Amino acid sequence: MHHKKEVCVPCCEEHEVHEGTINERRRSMPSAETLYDLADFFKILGDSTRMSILFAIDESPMCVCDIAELLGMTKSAVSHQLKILRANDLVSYRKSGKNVMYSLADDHVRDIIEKALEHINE
Amino acid sequence: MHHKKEVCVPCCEEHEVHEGTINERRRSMPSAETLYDLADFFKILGDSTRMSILFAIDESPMCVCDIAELLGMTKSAVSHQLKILRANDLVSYRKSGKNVMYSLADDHVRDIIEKALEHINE
DNA sequence: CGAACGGTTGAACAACTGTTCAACTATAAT
DNA sequence: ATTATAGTTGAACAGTTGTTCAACCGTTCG
Repeated sequence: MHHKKEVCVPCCEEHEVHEGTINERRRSMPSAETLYDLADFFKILGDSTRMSILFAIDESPMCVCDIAELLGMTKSAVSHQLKILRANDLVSYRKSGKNVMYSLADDHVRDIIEKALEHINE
Repeated sequence: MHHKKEVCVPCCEEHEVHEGTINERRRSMPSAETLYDLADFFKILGDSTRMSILFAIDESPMCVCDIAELLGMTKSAVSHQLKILRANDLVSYRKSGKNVMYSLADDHVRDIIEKALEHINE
């Protein structure tokens, strides 16, 4: 009996058809770095606290303390999240007396959230 | 000495100005459910493996096995992520002989990723 | 000054998430 | 029918992430 004596390659590697598809994709894929950056960006939007903060300061600036009151959270928790939003340039801030006023840094973000809302309510 | 004898309210509560701002926001905020849905949607996009998969099947359908080969991952890991993408209607699939071909379910997602890419390359 | 308040920070803890591993199903080929 | 391959699944483990807590800094105001 002449079983297969071909080496058992990991997966699909012997299918020339798929082989071609894979190489084609490999060329058209974004760089690993871009993929990471993209995922990291969405990761920041992927938390309901941060999403709430973004909506809170959407229309006009708010201080940490008021955001905390609005969301029913501690100032600390809010500040931690604001730090992340700040580090990724999603919000900007400005000192005003004793308070620090936060606002949306970018109209781009508004657009993306808008589009996601459409998707959800398809 | 006549220290303050006002009760110490949690935070900012005595500032009528801020008080007004908070109530105004409270009315204009999306529902808690919407905020959760929105965050959950972005959470799915917030993983580089899933992001890679979406780009892999962007132009034409691919089987699990080839996606795994392309990304240098095990079929299992890819399948687990595809399950998540499937559960959230980001991909659709169709059996083709021994293979299961996955493709993008929605043009909406393409738009959102496109916009995010613009943001990243600001 | 010194107390009070707004805000930030780091460590610690709990909850969650992604990959691995092994077992399993189903289809295709010999 | 038997074997190999494509794919799925659940449990387990490690890594990550968000909130809490306590301590801290800087301003403001009495």
